[in-house]
Amino acid sequence: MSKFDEIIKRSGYSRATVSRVINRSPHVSDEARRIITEIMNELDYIPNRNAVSLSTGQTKQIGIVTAMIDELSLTFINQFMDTAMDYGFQTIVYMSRGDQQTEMQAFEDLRSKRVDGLLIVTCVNDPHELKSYMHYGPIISWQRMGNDDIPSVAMDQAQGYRLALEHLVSKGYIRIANVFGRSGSLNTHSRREAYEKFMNSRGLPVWREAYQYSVFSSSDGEAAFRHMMEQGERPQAVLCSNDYAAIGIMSEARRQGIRVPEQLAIVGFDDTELSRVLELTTIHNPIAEQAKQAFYHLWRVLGKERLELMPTALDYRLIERKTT
Amino acid sequence: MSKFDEIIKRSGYSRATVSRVINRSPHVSDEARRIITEIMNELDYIPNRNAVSLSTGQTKQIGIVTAMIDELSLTFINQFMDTAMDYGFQTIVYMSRGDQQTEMQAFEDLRSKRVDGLLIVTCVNDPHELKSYMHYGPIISWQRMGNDDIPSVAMDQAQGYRLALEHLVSKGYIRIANVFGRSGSLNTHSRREAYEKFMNSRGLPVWREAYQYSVFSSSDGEAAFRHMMEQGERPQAVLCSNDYAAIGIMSEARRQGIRVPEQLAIVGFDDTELSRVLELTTIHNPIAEQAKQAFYHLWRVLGKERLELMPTALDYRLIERKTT
DNA sequence: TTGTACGCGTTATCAT
DNA sequence: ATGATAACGCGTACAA
Repeated sequence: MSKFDEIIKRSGYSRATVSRVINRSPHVSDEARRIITEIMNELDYIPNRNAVSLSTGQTKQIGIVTAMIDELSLTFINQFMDTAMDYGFQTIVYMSRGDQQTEMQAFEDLRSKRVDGLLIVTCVNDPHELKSYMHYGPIISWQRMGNDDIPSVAMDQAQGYRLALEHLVSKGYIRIANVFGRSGSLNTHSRREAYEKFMNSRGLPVWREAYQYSVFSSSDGEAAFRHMMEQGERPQAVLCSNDYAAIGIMSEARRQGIRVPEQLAIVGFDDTELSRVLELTTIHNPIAEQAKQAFYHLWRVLGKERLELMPTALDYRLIERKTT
Repeated sequence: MSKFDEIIKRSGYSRATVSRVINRSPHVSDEARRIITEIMNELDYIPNRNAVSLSTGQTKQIGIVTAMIDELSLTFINQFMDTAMDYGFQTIVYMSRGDQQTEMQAFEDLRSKRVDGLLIVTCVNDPHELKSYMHYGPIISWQRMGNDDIPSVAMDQAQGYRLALEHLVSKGYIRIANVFGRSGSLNTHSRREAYEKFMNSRGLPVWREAYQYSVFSSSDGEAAFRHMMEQGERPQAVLCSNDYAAIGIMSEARRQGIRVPEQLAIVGFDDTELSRVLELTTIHNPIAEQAKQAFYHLWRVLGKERLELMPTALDYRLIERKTT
């Protein structure tokens, strides 16, 4: 006999009334509540979540899919967790470590009703394959994925990029080297386009030869800068796709005796903790706000509210520090 | 009607036979298997895990409790995940971010049968309170917790510490400064004791004035070294409780123009990736092996096999590089 | 406010 | 090899 039945038996009340007490329904007499609560405590009772989930069809649990947890994704994840908790949802992390099969576990768990919804922070499986899983429950992604089959809270990074360009040009930096991330990514495409359009609109030369790709970490940044130095024509400024790359460039430049910002301006992206410490000019990326929106998206869908992709009212912001 | 029932209806077979096919029981005719499998595919069927768990009383899921995920814990977690997967167990991460209530979620999930067992990587709740949760399922910890109420796969760090001391003294370094982590921790106690006993056994002076505590990160290491320099008598060697601290000390020493290892020897602890890159002499910590043992512990208990704390046959190893 | 009766989706124990 | 039937632990219309 389960503890639940034991409570029913000892209290003399029915299954429904016991259930009401457990779920804090107001339609219970004080006496019933008192008696049943007491027995619950005696028995060290706690509901079996599998049974609850089976019965209600909900787990109140949201899975977070990510390959790794670094500083940037952590900002996002933390805010998401807090928001989810505010709404009574648990979060569990599916850390794939870049392994496709491990990652699929999360999606299969959505399918088999282990989680109510999924937040994709990083994803290594093909978005097109994943698309079909949206059928089993709401999925939201941080970054845009492929053909937008899966909705995301991503913002167009071109907006932030233009801010940086505006800033650099207004300060007189014309020969700007662009340092990108993944060469085929939507963000890179968007940034590159923003740069070219901007330069054209100002009648300034577009410096395609200086494009560099796959610069993610600070050591990538160091290598990238060394590469620049070997190319003859030096940039007046470097615009990076993330703060780490910028930090690598900054330290390598200084190591080579180049003064920042007098001889070289550097602009990062994201406004991470580290950029603050190292006084790097950067673009503030409203990550926390995006995380909130990500949860709201899932929540609305779970609540069966009709929902179109919400209007993103978030903005990038230039943070001027000591590298420009 | 559930898909399960739909399969029963369409195939004409019974509930039991369908279940057998799902669970790959050999006691099914080929024909039955073929027919039922086909219908399962048509229906895009997948078992509801809540129902399965409710029925079997097992989730085949293990929770990993941790405050944060850094390089060191990641080594441990990765190996644990791989091992668990080999044995057919899923793992999910409960990232508490240092919040007690958030962390309790994991323990309550053990209690409410959401996970079969728990691995504690980092823990912010009182071990004494947590002890009672062992009643609901197996719990294993990486580090030792309090009075060993909760079993752990931790090794006595004194063993590794002695290795380092032996090495330093054999190289002629006598005036050794000890840099510890949390002052009240079992590890710190064990290290300090190892140091004092070792020095006494060699008839060498014990240098208590040079003890430093709460040195965790590389910036802590920098500060610690600056502090040493202000104290007059300089150490010949510094022995650290982790590689990061050692790296901080190394960089600060070099910044001050002190040559390593000629004027100052430095030994780290853990043998992290970074220590390899920076050529730091350190103690290899068999973390991956500990992770395996952690899983085996849970697995044996879950399998109802009788189990005493397994004999730890793991060993520390000195890795000599360029800082001694 | 309380109780009855059924459903949630699956496994497991018997028989046959 | 297959099939009834009973768990598993709980929520919830609906009725009282």
